[in-house]
Amino acid sequence: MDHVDKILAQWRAERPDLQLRPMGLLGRIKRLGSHLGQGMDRVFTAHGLNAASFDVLATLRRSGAPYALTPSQLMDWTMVTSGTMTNRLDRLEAKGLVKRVRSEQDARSVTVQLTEQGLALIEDCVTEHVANQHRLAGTLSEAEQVELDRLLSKWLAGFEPPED
Amino acid sequence: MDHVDKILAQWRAERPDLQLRPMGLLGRIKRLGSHLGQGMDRVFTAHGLNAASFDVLATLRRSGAPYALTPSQLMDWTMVTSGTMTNRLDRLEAKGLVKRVRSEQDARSVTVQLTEQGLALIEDCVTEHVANQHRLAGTLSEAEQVELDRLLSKWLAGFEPPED
DNA sequence: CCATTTTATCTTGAGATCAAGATATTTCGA
DNA sequence: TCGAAATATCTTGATCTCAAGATAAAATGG
Repeated sequence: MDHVDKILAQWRAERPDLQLRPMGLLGRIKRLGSHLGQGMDRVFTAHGLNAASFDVLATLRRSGAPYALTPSQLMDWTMVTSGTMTNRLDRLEAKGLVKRVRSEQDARSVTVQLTEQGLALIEDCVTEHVANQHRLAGTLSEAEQVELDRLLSKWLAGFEPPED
Repeated sequence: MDHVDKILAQWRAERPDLQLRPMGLLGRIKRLGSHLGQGMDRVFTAHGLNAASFDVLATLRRSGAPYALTPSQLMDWTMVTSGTMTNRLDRLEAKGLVKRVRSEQDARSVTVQLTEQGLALIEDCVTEHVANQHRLAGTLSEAEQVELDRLLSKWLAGFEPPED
């Protein structure tokens, strides 16, 4: 009898006509996402970051040396709008974690690059982040994690037609 | 090769030392939650609502007649802070969907109740919402949905010790 | 070669959220 | 009883996000 079960029990009493299985499933996804987000935030804040700024720094880091992408490329990877990305970059730049470099080939374009300090920070933070994710997933056995990932991948494929 | 797989492939190339299985799992949960949220939003906006206001109205509706709870009870169900709930209630009250009634027993306290208009709206919206959830879950077979729900429940139990 | 369209980024304005603190009321303990 | 602690709600200030539009540069095509 977890929180979602209590919600379903109320609906069952009030609206017995409703088909509630998907509601339980979606409710648990949302709630689990919330708990996992909070769990990951603890590592981010310990490094002076949040999920948004971590997301940008990590995207630059995993793109490989020289750890530089345009704002448009960052928007594609992180799925946020241009206004959001401008705001994120302004804050990261103010903290000295990234720098903007105007492109020489295209005067409209800018390259966002990790600074030395930004690289050192994300390197540490990612290592801890991955260990933290391992801990957060530890409730499930390895076999259960594999099976869960399989089902999630299948569901996700309905929203993101796999390429390649 | 979905979006999450691409991220994992980049990390594998850049940081082969990292243990990436949990990252895939957590990434898919987050991404699926985002797609499902967008899918559900379409029904909410069609009724002039958003996820936040739907959440409040639905909580009042499933609590049963007379469809009235205190702000504190609503905060417990919806897991938002007091400031957020005050803001949500202000907007719903301005739209005439709920009304605040001062308690007679406790002068600190307020009861938030669905108006006739609020009840009619949430009744329609919930019916459509459940049908929409059924559609959103339709990528998976019933057996897969049951198995997925089982794994999610187990994982969630690690964060929300089941009561009752 | 120039007008139009497209591309890349930034700006603006509004809404949602939270943490921290303010206010008013009730409860509790000496 | 009365002062302190707890409770219930609201306020404030900051951040994050998005949609829509502004700005500037590059590409296109007649």
